[in-house]
Order: sequence, then C-alpha cells, then structure tokens
Amino acid sequence: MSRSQELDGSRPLRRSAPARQRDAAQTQADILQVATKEFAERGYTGARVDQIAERTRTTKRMIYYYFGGKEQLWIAVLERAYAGIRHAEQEIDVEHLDPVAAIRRLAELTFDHHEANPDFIRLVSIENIHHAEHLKRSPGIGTLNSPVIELIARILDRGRESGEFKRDVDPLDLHMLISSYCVFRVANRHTFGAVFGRDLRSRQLRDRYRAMLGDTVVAYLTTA
Amino acid sequence: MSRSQELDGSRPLRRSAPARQRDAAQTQADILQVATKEFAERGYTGARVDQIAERTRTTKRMIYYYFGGKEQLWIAVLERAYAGIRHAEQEIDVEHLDPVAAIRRLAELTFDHHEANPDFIRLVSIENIHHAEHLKRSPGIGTLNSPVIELIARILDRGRESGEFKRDVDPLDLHMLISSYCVFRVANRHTFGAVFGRDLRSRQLRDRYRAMLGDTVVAYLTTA
DNA sequence: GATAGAACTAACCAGTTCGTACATTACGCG
DNA sequence: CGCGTAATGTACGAACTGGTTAGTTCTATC
Repeated sequence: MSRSQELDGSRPLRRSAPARQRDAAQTQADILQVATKEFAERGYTGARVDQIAERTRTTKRMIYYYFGGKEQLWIAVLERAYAGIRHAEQEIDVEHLDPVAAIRRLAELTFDHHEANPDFIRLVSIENIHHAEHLKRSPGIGTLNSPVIELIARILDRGRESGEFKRDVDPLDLHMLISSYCVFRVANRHTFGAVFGRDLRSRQLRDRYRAMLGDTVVAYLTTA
Repeated sequence: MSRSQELDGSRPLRRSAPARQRDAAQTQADILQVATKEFAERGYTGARVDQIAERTRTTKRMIYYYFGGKEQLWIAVLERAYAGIRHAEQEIDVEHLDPVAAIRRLAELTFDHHEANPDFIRLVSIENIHHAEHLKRSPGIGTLNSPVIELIARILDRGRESGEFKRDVDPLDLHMLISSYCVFRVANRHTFGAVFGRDLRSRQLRDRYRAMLGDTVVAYLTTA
C-alpha cells in the first residue's frame, strides 16, 4: 500500500522496500511456491492452473505472463526443486570422518533430507510418470559429475585405501542404493501402508529405518 | 458374466466357441487390458476414457456398462495388477535352498519380476500420487500376512537358527529393502537417466544390478 | 420361432480447463 | 509531473472430457 519512497535523495537500503504493490520477482516466487504445492499434490495433469492462480495473491494472467503456460510452469517448478536438493547436497560435510562413519553419515543425511522433503519426491515421481520428458529438455539438469557423486567417490577411495571397504563399488551405484531406500519409503508410503498395514513414515519407525539404511550400506561395503 | 452351460447333456467343447459376436467376459478383459496400458502410460488423470474406448474393439458406453466409470475402471485395473503380482509371488520356490542362497534367490526373482513388469510399477507409482485412496477403499488388498512375507520370515528363521544370519531382522523390513531397490530402478529410471546420464535399465547393467542387490541383502544379514 | 434380457452402438450433453484478447494501473525515469 | 512500459485484472471462449440418453441387435431358452 504505502508507495515506495526511494525517490528522495538519500536512497536508504535498496532492498528494504517492503510493501510494493508491484513486485515481479515476488509475484513469480509466489506463483512458483503455490504451483509446487499444487503439482506435488495433484500431479501434472491433475493440477489446475485456475487452482494455482486462486491460491496465489495474483491472477492466472500472471502465470501466463511470467511462465508462458502450464508446461513451462511445471518445468520451472521442477528446476527449482532440483536446485534445492543440489544446494542441500553441497552442505554435506562428512570428509572429516573416517570412511565408514562418513558413508553412514551421508546415508543418514540423505535419509533425513528425503524425509523432510516429501514434495520433492512426489515431483520426481510425477516427472517419471511422464518419462522425464520435461527434465530431458531442460538444459543444466544433467550433471555428469554431481557434487554428491564426487563426494561418494572420495569416501569410497579412502575406504578402499584404508582396507575397510572390501568392494570396488561404483559411486553412482552406491548413490542409487541409498536413494532407492530413501525414496521408496516416502514415495510408496501409501500403497505399502494399504497393502501391509504399516506406515513407513511413522515416527516410531523412523530411527529404525535410518539405522537400517546405514547398517545395510556399511555391511555391503565392508564385506568381501 | 457368461452363464455356465454345463447343464445340457452332451455339449462338446464349450470353450471352443470362437467367433462370438458378443462375449461379455472377453469384452471386459479387453477393456481391462487396454485400460491398464492407458493408465500406466498417462496416469489416472491423464488417461482418457475416450482413448481407452477407441483402442478397444468396443465402445465407451461398454466401459460404463461394465465398470461404472473411470474411477471404478482404475480400481479394477489396480486390483488385477496386484492379483497378478500375488500370483507370481506364490510361484516362488526357494525353500529347498540354504538360507543365504534362498534369500539371494528371492531377491533376484523379485528383481526379475519388476524388471519384466514396468507397467505394474507405474500403476503403483500413480496410485501413490493419489495417496492410495482407491486401494485403501478396495477390500481384499490388505494382507496382514502376505505369502512372500511369510516366506521371508521362514528363511530368516532358518538363517538365524543356522547361525548364518547375525541380525534379527523384521521380514517386512527386508521386503521393503528388496522392493525399494527393485522399484527405484524401474520407477525412477527416467529422471535418474536425465540427471546422471545413466540408464538404470540398460541391458549391460542389468546383471550387475541384480548381483549388487543379492550382495547387499546377504551382506546385511550375515554381518553383526 | 417368439421372447426377454443381455450386449452393444451412436449421438449427445453439461461442466471443465487451458489459454487469450482487451482494458487498466502502477512504477521508474527524465 | 507526465510518459512509456512493465505489470496486472477481467471476462470470455474453443476444445476437451467424463458421463448419459435413447435406441438397436444378438443370443440363450423354452
């Protein structure tokens, strides 16, 4: 409501202008956030552009103005989600630990991150239903050397050098082993619960499953 | 559905009647098969009833005649898919093997079955996107004691008795460990490929991944 | 071979959904 | 302070989609 006052001579903090009536960046961020929720909840086809618009503090027109259409919006949502996990992966700091502890800690951090971000898992599942056709067209997604993979590679090297790891494992394969476990627990929670009557994400089981993952990875690496 | 005619005296081969113009059971089976493909390919919301009807040798009206609607058709497709995997699970015969070999073989059979049935994995993924709301309402899906789980339980018991298995593992947990690996490879193939440039289902890698699963499970169970 | 009901067909309908044409307002800048 | 442009709001429509209405044909049975 209050008009911006940056005009008067001594421009204070440029970034402190708060209540802009018009703020492109903010509007786009708002749309992205709402769209992420809607897509994660209903799937790509199930998501409704009108629904997204309604939950935004702007209108449908803006979605088309800024993103072009439903498909481009979906791609933007996906890219933002992947950027988020990339960022989280770079925060991982386990290099100071010995190999066995490091790989266990890495697995646990992955576990916790997936546990905390079910929406991301859902977006990925949805994109897989669509054969990742959007992600494939998105430049900058493919990382032939991701930071995590590099990190895993270093841990595996150290473990093999120290003699603790008996197997010569491909870093990407180990990443898949860890991811599959973490992703399944979240992604297939509902059908698993319906079929076997057990909630994989119940609080009581969380620590047990986290430990089981660490045990599994360590057991695999440290046996011949 | 098709009435039984075993009543009349000398009816020859009842099952050989070939070119029926009208065959309720056949029509339903046809619809189910086409619907399975369409749902697996496009997802529940993305699937089009008209599209299913078109690929069937009957019309849309018949879908509503026999199944009631899109949602009930989806449920029928799901139930049939689960019935299929249940049947396959009962074919598993590994009790004659020693515990270590048995659990490895079980893991490999699960691996192969998922490898051979990507559509089933997709249907499950899709149902999870919808929070398994359909499966939850479907009676006869919940199996508090599934045959596979019982089988795993017996193998684990034998392994612990013989001293080969060092851990006291819950059968359902082990099933999850195996499933997560097998499912991820198929379900997340596309995004994984887009991000890391590796096709998890490539023929060259299949044997390696099958062996890795067996190694992982055995390593986990046989270490303290 | 008449008949009743199951199996089937074609055309249609009402609600939805993505997208857009057009009008309008706020903002930065000189 | 006025102007050009970026940003935004309103209203609408064409195409689609799940579902239905009304009517037809086949087939088992007596």
